[in-house]
Amino acid sequence: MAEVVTNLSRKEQVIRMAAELFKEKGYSAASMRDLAQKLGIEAASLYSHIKSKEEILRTLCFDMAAEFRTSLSEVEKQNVSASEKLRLGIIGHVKVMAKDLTASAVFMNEHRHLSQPWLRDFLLLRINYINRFKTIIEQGVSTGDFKKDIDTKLAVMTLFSSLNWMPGWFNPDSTIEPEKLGQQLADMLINGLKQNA
Amino acid sequence: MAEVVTNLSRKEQVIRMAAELFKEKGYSAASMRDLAQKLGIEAASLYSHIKSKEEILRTLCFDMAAEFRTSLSEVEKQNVSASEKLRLGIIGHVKVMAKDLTASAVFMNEHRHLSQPWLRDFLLLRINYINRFKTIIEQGVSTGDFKKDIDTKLAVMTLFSSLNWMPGWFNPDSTIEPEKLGQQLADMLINGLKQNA
DNA sequence: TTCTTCCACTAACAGTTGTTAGTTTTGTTC
DNA sequence: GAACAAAACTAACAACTGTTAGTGGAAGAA
Repeated sequence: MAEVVTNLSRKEQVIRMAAELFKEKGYSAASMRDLAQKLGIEAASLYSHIKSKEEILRTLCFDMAAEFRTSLSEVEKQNVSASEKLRLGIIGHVKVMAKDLTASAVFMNEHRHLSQPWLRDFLLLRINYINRFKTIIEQGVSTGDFKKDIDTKLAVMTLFSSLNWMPGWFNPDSTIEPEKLGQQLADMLINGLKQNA
Repeated sequence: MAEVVTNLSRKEQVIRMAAELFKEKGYSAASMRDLAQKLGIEAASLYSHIKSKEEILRTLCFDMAAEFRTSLSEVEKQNVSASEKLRLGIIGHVKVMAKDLTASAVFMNEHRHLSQPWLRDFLLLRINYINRFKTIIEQGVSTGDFKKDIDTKLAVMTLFSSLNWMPGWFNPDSTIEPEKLGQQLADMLINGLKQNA
């Protein structure tokens, strides 16, 4: 029991440091010797905790993906209007990101370095997530919540672009809470879509 | 004369291929041997045309930066309202990107691999460009063109995030013209800001 | 004590990296 | 045909890459 916890804790420490390194230098430019140095150990010692460099990337990417998925599922359950659903979805997304900005940055910028078949799996998860947001927007259009002449693909891509670069410029020491930030972001984006804003 | 043209043309061919490779695999993961193979030559032969791998990245990044700068300067000259200026600025930005989507992608995602002092110079150019957009938004706020309670930093970051991921998903074979796309994007973003939309 | 688990070590591997030096081929101009 | 520049070549370099094998110490449980 206790051993397992300790093990996980050390392994997670490695993964967390790796996330920082991957975010800073990018996955390819970050070497295992760099990572080891950050932890004060030798490169070979890392392999007591992880199987490979890519395993770290996989863990980071798929763990984040799972969190986003869970968050969106919660929102979809709610019985509210499309614009409200979109608002909640955005806030949820921001909150998940804010919980681990470093992992979020890696999730977004480094996932392409996954090899097959994980890359394919990852992209499928991603397209599914995006499509569920797209569906919300389309529902909003059909119920008259949003403008009729909206290009939903453009809208959803704009939405995700805005969301996804957040880890790059959001200051974690900032006084603004993620909830509030998500709120503001949602306001800004949705009021650009709403019919009678 | 003719020699110079041929030289430039071959060098530009190398740089163009490098841009494609950097976009696909990322700067660090792209090797000079990969690049050489794409051109059907040996890796060492590349050095007849370029000084170093990083020189290629520098060329790509700073050439794009210059184009963005020029485009924005044109817009700033115009004597129009802030919202119109913003609209023109966005369209200009999209048009510059559309002229070379590959170089744009490299400009945005790979610039961090520049070494000092070029990295510093690049970031200064970038912050300057962003601040000029921010100024336009602030002007719009003070003239009543935009809502008073806007967080201008958030607004400008959202704007750039949306713009900057475009090369990632925009299809160059698409029927939609860059002008039109810029127009739509501007509409979507600005109407989220405008007071009486 | 003895056993076990965790976590680090040293040494080394085969392959890849950007780049250089020096040479040869190719095509054009006088 | 001689001269020239552009653009390719071969061979090699030192450094760095992710990773494996085998070892040993430390801590806690039996």
